[in-house]
Amino acid sequence: MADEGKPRYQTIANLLEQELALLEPGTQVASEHELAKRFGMNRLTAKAALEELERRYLVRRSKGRGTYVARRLPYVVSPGSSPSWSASVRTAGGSPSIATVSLTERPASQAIADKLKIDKGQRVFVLVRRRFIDDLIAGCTTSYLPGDLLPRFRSRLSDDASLHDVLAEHYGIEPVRTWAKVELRPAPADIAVHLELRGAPMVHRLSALLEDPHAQGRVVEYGETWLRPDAVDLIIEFKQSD
Amino acid sequence: MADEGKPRYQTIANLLEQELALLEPGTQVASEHELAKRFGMNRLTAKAALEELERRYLVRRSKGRGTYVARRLPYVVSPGSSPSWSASVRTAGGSPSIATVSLTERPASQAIADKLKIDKGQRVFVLVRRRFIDDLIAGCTTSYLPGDLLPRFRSRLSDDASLHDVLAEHYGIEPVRTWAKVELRPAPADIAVHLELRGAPMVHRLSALLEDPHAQGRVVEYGETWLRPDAVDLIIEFKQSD
DNA sequence: CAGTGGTCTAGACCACAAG
DNA sequence: TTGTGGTCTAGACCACTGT
Repeated sequence: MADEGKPRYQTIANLLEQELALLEPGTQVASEHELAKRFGMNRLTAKAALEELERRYLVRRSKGRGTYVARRLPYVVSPGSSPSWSASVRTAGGSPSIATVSLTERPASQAIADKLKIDKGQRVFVLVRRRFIDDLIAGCTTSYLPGDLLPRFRSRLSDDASLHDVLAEHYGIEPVRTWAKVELRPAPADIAVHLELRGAPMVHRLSALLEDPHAQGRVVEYGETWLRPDAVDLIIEFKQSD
Repeated sequence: MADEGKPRYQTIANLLEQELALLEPGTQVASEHELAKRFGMNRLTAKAALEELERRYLVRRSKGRGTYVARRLPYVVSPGSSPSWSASVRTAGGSPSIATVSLTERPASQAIADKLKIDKGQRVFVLVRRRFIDDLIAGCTTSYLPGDLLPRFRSRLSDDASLHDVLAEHYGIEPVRTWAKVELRPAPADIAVHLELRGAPMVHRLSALLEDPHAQGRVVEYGETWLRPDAVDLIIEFKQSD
């Protein structure tokens, strides 16, 4: 392994990484105390090894619960790619779920109006949702949608529905991502809480516009999504033409 | 500050973050020992505070040297954006530099030939360079360029030259980014060494194709770049049309 | 050489989650 | 109540960097 000159905790982390590869995602990993006993070392050294695995996005840890094998699913964002979270996650082999935090209706601010190509003051739905993979929190989204496009939206959107499905079934809208911007940023305090992150680690910030190709350039949604990089392997790809 | 219930090292980190904001990038920060003395706490707690700042990309630390105020410069990647590292860094207010690690010439593998739209076995230049911001390592790139487009390339490329400048001055080529793919990945061991990273933290992996709009779709360069996320705030943006 | 961060030990108390 | 990880202390030795 060429782990000769390396620190103890790195060697242990490499060893554990091999062992982890054989386990199912979600399996509980040996605790700090167990590791310390197993390798005859101090608990802080065992902790350092587990933290190393956390930095590699191979495990997730939480206080009182333990350390578990993580799964990092690819999530591709490209012009024209399907904007559906559920579909993307399922394609990658995970089981997606969504929970609506809030749905409100309000007049558009200038900034939101610009994004949605509507007039300031027109009614917009503001939808906040949390996204899960295998029942683990993976991200959260604030969506802005033009009210006039979506009559009876509130009654048609159930708490755990895919927005994409609701748009397709009830409104015949098959939106496509026409603009996106991605950045790795320190999580704002409130987002860190939403995503169950301690401290202020880095989080993907994805802003995107969805348009319906059949609706003469109407913007269907402007969304701001925060994604945990340990849950989602965000891949952004674009071509200039075609 | 609402730092009431928070751990000591977080409170200290928040306090230091405010102090850091007043300092020039590159300034040395108080050492672990100094911090421990100043706040009457253990060195490990001081260390935890500095590591928290490192996680926030606000400082860079290295063994034997110390802890220094970091600067994270925005680096925008979008279709048609200038592919020049030097220009991008300068625009963001940093001083860019480049060091060539190696320049070799070899027949194209199938994979590289596909990218460059040439035949397998045709001669390609393979150029490995390291990129710096304010003399701090920020990334490294392996570039593949078709040999037939670049006669006398070796003598025209100096060690510290901007590839973009050489292409423009000597070959009249003004290439544009036509395809790009970005992902946050664990740094492979050799890349981690190149980028002076300890452990195996996450690194941006940017693959891109450059084409010259005046040269009938000839691919000028295929590049694979690894970027330190603490040095570069990578922003990817695309629109579907125009 | 002196100063830096990197690692490690042997303790301790705590908050949190789950049964 | 038990076990988990989170925090903190008081030491120690080491490797690396600069002078």
